[in-house]
Amino acid sequence: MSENVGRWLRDEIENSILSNEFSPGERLDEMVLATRFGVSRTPVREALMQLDAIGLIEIRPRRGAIVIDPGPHRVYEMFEVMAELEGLAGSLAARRLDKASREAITATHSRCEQSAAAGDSDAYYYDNEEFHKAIYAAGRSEFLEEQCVQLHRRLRPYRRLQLRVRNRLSTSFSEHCAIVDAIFAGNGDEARRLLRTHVGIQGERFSDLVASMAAR
Amino acid sequence: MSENVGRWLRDEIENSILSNEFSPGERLDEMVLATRFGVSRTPVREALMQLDAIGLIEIRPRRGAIVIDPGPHRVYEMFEVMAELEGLAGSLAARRLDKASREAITATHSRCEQSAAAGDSDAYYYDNEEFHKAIYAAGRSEFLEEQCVQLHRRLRPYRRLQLRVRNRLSTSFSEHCAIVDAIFAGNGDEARRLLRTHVGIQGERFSDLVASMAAR
DNA sequence: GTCAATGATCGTGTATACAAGAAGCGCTTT
DNA sequence: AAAGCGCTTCTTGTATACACGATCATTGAC
Repeated sequence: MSENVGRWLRDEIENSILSNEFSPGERLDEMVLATRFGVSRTPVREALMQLDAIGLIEIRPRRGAIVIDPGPHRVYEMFEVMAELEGLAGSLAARRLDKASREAITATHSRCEQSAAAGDSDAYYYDNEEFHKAIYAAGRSEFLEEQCVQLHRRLRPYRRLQLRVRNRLSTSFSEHCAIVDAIFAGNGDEARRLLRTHVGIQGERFSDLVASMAAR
Repeated sequence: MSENVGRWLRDEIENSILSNEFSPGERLDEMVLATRFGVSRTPVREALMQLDAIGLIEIRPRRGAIVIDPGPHRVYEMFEVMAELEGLAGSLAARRLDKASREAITATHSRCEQSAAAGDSDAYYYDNEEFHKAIYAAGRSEFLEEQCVQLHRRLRPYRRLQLRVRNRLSTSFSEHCAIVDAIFAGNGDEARRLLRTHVGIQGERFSDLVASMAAR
């Protein structure tokens, strides 16, 4: 538990939303949350205000808070922006790569390789996250890194759905290989291009996403 | 005044920060703000929590809130990300341009022309903002538009400093012309490239920024 | 039978009260 | 005189109380 209850609650509720424990459209009752976490309404409200500011929930005056439902189209738009930011991170990483970052990328990359070879999509899901974070960090732009991590978090539930698609694991990993090569070769433009297509959702992958979102 | 005091206060304090009325590093006393705006501490705290979530201030537990000082390097990073997002917006605008967006861009663009011709940097500052917003909107990606507007807001004080640099007005406007041409020609890649360099801070413009920030 | 209006109830918005921690100041001691 | 320790005071963190608005149900009229 963090040093102040409000921040702890924010993380707690945020996780509950991102792990789909609170579904989109669901109403978040302040009193229910307060008793559930054993605190008063005050820190609950503070947590909700923050989540509203971040854009995870919407507080309608005098009508309570509801979890925002992005909808397939908006999720697509978020992936589109994510692709752009990752592309930038990749190009910066290729330019600014140092020893520590190189080792971090190599390490997470080989962990992805193992998970992919084992066909363990849960493990790959986690390792993939670490791999991408290693690239953000290698870009050496704190602000960009924060933006990437934040958006990455918000897209987490949808990325999980995507990995279930047939052959996605091996496809994803071979794309990683090319990305690593480009970054290590110092080829920023190529790294940018590869990451954009790797992260973006084009063609049939969009209908896959829509289908899996509708299935819930 | 908005329907709820907390949100109103958030906007009010946010504006005060962005217009440099509260300087970076300054401590925001809850009680002072409360009496200043004639409300109790509760809505003030809610506003501060939101600003903390957005990243404009930092609330250190039991030690109060301070306005975050990005520092020149971080501001540079923010411009870098802004350039990338604007580039994406421009390329989307070129692809998806419709009649209404085309007219909006034309209208704001010609207003920029007038301000630039008049040498009125305050008017240009405002018209420029509208011009860029017209491009965001033309991209037809709600999420991207929101991200752009938000980052644009945060960079506002620094952009203002930049316009003071000699000849920046006419340079900026001629860049606008090329951007408009590319978008209207449906040339997404060119629009992206031009916007990236237009928004980004390269070479001597970075030292200009640092110098003007240090001057305050 | 259906629609509208009014009242009751529930939940949010704001204020205030109380508790706990941090910073500053003064006193004492070396 | 300087440094360290302790106390006081001020500010933040959380709880609770109260007020206002919204929603829902019930009743009456058409």
